[in-house]
Amino acid sequence: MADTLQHLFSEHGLRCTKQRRAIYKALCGHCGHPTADELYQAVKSRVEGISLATVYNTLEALCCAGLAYKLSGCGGNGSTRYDAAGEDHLHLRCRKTGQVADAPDDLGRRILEHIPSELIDELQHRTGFTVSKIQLDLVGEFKPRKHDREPVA
Amino acid sequence: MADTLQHLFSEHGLRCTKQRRAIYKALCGHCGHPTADELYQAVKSRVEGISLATVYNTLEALCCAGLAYKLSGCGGNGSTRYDAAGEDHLHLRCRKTGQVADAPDDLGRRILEHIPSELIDELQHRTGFTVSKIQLDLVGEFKPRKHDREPVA
DNA sequence: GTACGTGCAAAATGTTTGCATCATT
DNA sequence: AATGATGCAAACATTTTGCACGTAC
Repeated sequence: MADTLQHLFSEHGLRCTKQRRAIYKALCGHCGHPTADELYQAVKSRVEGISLATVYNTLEALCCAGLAYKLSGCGGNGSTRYDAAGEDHLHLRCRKTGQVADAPDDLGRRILEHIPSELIDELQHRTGFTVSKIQLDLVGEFKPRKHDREPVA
Repeated sequence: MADTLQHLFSEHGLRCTKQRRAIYKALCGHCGHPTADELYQAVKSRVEGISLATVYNTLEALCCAGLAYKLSGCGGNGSTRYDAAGEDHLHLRCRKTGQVADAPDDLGRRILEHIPSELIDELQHRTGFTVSKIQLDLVGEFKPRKHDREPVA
């Protein structure tokens, strides 16, 4: 797989360093949506002396190359979260806690399937914007513990 | 409308101060997705002595109440952007610049209409997550100036 | 009158940058 | 050999917080 990575990186004009390999693997292997610091924690035991700045730099490079995405926003503590650029998937974002979870795969896929690609095409035509990824976030709450006073419409 | 705002705020358990009114109006009236500082600039001429901290506090309160949303992420310069919680709409997010634009209203609406609500319902059932807003972001680029080397699938 | 909001400034993040050194190509 | 990546630490920007005072309820 190191071989594949080598290839993948050079395809996108990126040098293949052990730091980048480790960061990219950690990003792909992570079950959630790690922050830069979480990736740093994950990687620093495997790559001696790696620095947080390198993690940021690498993530920036990966995002530029289209191999990763920033999710940020999220509202929680204010740190940006990253996502390996796999297939499109669907996030559940808790407005209160900033927590981000993935929707069950099958459901996410079924929902995304319903987005008509001809409308996306029309949009690309009309706006001159090239869509490379669809990111559907459902914003809401995980535990509606009490209804408080939210008739919310 | 001040009256309506009064009402709206108290519905959500928020006190109605002139600062909050001004910030909320500026947020609704803004044609893009302002940052906290942009809102501060916009209101400080109308509300004497208002402070940036109040803008942040108010935005936090509005988000908590569900009257506004954080967009952040965006990648650009790193400041969070906010969005009045109007109807769901669709953002175009440039991966390179962090720029965020709204899709043309009609297209956005048509695309969102195609998301089957029974799937959303099923998801709410299965995950215990309460969806209050659907946010669809199309990530890509505004000016595909050159194809570089992105066969991107 | 009381609880909550405000303003100010300081503190706490989170992220970026400059520069010398090192590794990949 | 040359270009680009790394590590470190300092610089930067953004966001949060503590406290005294003011204001909406």
